[in-house]
Amino acid sequence: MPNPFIRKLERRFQLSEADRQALIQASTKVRHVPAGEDLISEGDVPDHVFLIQRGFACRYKILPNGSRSIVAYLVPGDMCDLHVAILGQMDHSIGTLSPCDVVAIPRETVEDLTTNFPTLNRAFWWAPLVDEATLREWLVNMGRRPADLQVAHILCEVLVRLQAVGLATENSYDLPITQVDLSDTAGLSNVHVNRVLQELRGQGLIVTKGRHMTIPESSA
Amino acid sequence: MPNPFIRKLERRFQLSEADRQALIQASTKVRHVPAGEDLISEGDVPDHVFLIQRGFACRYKILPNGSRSIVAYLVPGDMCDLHVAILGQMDHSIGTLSPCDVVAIPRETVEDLTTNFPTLNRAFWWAPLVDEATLREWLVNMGRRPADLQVAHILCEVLVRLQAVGLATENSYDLPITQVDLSDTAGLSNVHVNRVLQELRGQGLIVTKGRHMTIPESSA
DNA sequence: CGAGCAGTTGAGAGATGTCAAATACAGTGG
DNA sequence: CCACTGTATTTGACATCTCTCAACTGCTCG
Repeated sequence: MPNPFIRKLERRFQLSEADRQALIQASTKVRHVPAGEDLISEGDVPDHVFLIQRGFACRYKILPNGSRSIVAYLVPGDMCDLHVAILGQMDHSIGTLSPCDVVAIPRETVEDLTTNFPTLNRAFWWAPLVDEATLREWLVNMGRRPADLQVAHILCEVLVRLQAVGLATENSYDLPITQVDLSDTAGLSNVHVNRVLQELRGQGLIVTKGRHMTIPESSA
Repeated sequence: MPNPFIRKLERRFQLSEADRQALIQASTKVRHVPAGEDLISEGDVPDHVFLIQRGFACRYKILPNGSRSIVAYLVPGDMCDLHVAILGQMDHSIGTLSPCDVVAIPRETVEDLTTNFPTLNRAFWWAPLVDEATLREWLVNMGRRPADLQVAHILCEVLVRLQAVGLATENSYDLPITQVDLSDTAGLSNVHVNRVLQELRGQGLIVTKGRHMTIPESSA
């Protein structure tokens, strides 16, 4: 399977063979990380960027009262902290939600890529802008939609994002996260998320078989 | 009063006199905009960036059911859409919440500034990263805090941001927006926001006199 | 003075949270 | 292969937060 990051970029940018080779060379050192581990913690000043190759990770914050708020998903092909250097330290943590394969690319390598490969440079600036747009969408979702639509929206977004890297069929994918993760994402209680999922299942809007999620209507 | 944008940047970057002059020259053409007008609409491909000099504006989206979700405030010194060009079209609208003084800087001017003034270039990439961090903070706020803390958080954030541009005292500022605006920000009903504000007033956490907001504890 | 918008109040409905327990499931060691 | 353990999911009952609707007040501006 091709590198999901390359696959994602190629949907939008015309990569040269040299671009591709440079990216592949930069992502040779894959690390396995079990679920529930932090890749980066709030306050860190990371000296490399992470590229998710397999599995789900997330950006999150822990509140004083102990509850967790997930503010973004990182799925295969997503890169994190490209530009933290400009901001200083991390304002949030990044942790795995499922077992992940992760590539850590040293900062110098990133700088090398942005300097010598103009298309990659553009791509590296583009990605966080997409992240930001997603963040806005989540904010709308959380603020102004009832729980059922909100959860449905998240599930659909994941479908589209996984399709972009070839990890979903036309209407289904593997969702390797728990209902608790989902509830920390939606800002709902896990109990309520459970009931919403049952409701969605009851309406035939989603079909789940273990960790496999199917969204029949999505093809319509 | 100095340009609030310059003031904001100088808190973090060492601007040369040339930097300052370039910014001032770029911001001569001020436009007055009444409250409730769109500066940019969703779907636009703007050919200039806006710089807010006075007043409050916001990024927002309208949902199919007609409700509005405010996903960011733009206060004096804030710049919008620096990098939309990379993303394509706007995924949201920008509108005024109060009467505003706005500077529209043509894209070529921006490119000129980023090319010829390295410090400004860095600053222009820094600003949207701060916006993104704020967005994450809002998401946490909305997802995992009860209504009273949520509203309090918003009010405190505005204090800090206005202080950064010299538009607030140590614990007070003018808040030129309505309770409806606040509720579209917090994802609450206007009625509930009203009650929360009364509650905060009752506890002495905020003191309002017309549009003037004082947060006594903030000095503590 | 009147119109219109912002703010306020009350009552009742509905959505979501909390708590506590029961069930299903997956991985582990015997 | 099976019991065992810990986690994930599900269920029920109840509390509470927040919303909706509708009316009323007060302020600002023409």
